[in-house]
Amino acid sequence: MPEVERVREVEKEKEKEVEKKEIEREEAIEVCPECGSPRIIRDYKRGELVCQDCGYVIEDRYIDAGPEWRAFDSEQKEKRSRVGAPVTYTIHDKGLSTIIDWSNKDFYGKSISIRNRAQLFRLRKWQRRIRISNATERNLAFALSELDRMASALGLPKSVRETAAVIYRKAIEKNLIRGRSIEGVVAAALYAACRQAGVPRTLDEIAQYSRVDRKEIGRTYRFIARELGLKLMPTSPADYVPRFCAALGLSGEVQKKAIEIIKKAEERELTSGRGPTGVAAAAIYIASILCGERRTQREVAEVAGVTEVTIRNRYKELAEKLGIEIIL
DNA sequence: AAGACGAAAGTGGTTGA
DNA sequence: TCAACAACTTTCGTCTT
Repeated sequence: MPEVERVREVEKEKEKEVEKKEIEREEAIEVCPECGSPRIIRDYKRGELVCQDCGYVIEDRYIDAGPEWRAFDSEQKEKRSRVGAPVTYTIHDKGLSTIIDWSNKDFYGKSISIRNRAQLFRLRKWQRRIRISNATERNLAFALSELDRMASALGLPKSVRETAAVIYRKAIEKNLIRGRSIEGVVAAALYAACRQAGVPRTLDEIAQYSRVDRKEIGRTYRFIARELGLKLMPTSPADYVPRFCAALGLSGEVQKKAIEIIKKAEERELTSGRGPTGVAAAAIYIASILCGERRTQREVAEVAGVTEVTIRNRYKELAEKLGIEIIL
């Protein structure tokens, strides 16, 4: 019945939840792309993600995004917590600021005397001024808010935004913005981040929510990708499949089939030189027919952002070369 | 009437001299 | 820098369901 007991209970519950989430996070790591083994370990010393079975290095610049939970004494061990929000690259000062709050209350909830209020007021004023002090910071703050706006409009996850923000910061460091519009670089960074994360958006989609046209974004993207040495493979059509299928309301079965078709096509070099969206659209079209969830060419073309003619060309090519019979 | 098909002409981007 | 070129789009008429 004492209050303290109940508080302890609640805290224990919370801790259990945290642990559960941690385990989930551990298990969420993919399988090895080389041998398919799910036994992947993190080599913290080298910062690598390594397959335990074949030794394949999946990611060589692995960064531990979790809080650093080294405990130096038993109290810390129990608490396992740190103060403040996690560091983020999507806020111009990396979210590190502690701000002086506007309520004129002190730590104990008592109101502050009139004389001290004046001082606090001045402190707040200067904090505001220092936070965004010069032109560079103002630009960065603007760029990052723009980035956030676009990412929200495109429905991109937080991880992609972080990546994009990191790319943008690198671009600034290397003085790549000079002579280019901030918006253009932001859009390009976002595009690059999407591709890196394997959730590609087309240039058209990005351009739709940006004030810069597609051509400009493409140019800027190529430029910064070259200058920053971003290793970006050409996009696989398979990366588009989940999103297009979802937009068409197709089942997982169709998705699987479509990806299967794309894999076969890639083996026979049917995808090189072709627009990935077109190939993805054709594969989905075929898969939808094979699985009895037929969508019209028009519908598929709509979500994939290509024309029906392209789908026709691609799907005839695929059907012929892969020997897939289509009964209508 | 809607969807699928194919031909023909036009467009934007890459490549090689 | 320019022409050649392949992929892709637009447009339109015809055929199928």
